[in-house]
Amino acid sequence: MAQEDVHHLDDAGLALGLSLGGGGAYDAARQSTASGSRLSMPSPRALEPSLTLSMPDEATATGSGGGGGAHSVSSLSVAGVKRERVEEADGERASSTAAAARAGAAAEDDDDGSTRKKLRLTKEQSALLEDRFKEHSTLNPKQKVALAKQLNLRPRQVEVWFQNRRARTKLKQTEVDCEFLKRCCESLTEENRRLQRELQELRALKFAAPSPAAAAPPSAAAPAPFYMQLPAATLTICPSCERLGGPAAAAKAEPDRPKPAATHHFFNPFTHSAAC
DNA sequence: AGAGACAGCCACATTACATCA
DNA sequence: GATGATGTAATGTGGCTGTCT
Repeated sequence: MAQEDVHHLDDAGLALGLSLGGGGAYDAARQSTASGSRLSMPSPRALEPSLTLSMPDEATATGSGGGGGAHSVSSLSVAGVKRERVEEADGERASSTAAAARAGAAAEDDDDGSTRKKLRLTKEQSALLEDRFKEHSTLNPKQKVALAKQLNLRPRQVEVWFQNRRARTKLKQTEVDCEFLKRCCESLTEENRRLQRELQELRALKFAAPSPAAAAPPSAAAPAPFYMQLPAATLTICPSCERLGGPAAAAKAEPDRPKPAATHHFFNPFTHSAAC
């Protein structure tokens, strides 16, 4: 399928939802959210059951991420509280698995907490994260904790890195897709122009050499098929079934059937497929 | 079995900081 | 050194699924 050819991102299976009818039930459910434009990807939880435990401790965990730092601490929203809980759990896991984690990156934000310090990952950290991302664009909790330990980061930082990385990948793919669609549009426009010219030439030929039927009195002449009166752009030959597309053809094929708005055969020149 | 609460994860938008030209 | 652009870590928000009660 062209959809797969075009929209596959990488081995992680990220896909841009530009096509209609794609995706499974889970994606469909996710895409039906209020935002509408949200693009989705399969949830790792469908494959990896959560193994994390929430522990009510860790308010003392330092760092901009753990506890949300100066900003999220002040949050009174439900989601903010929720996130704080998540981070508390993360921080606790980090403290239980790697005491050195806080001595590492987290120890960098050792000021009064009034400003948000931004960690710059080292080349080694970035490289390892990239490697892991190439393997899987999502992490299960165990992998997250292990990777955080390996990188001397907090699990929350690893999680955030993966989130941001997925967003960057998606953005890049969107740009690629936009460029592709632009080229498709240009190609189609050019093809349309060519066909219009061709049609004009054929019409000129037809009138230059009138057929016997054309010479007959107008009253006796059989009316031209409806599709002959249509602009050329509305006529399409379906390469699969070799039938003429367009509303008239659809009406002729199934005269008793109610006519939906788009029953004609749509030929996609890029996929070389027809929706028959 | 169905409902509600909750935890965990996600996408997405945005902010804020670090770096570079 | 100041400044704007850019990259990206971090934060906030809302939605979904799975689990538990």
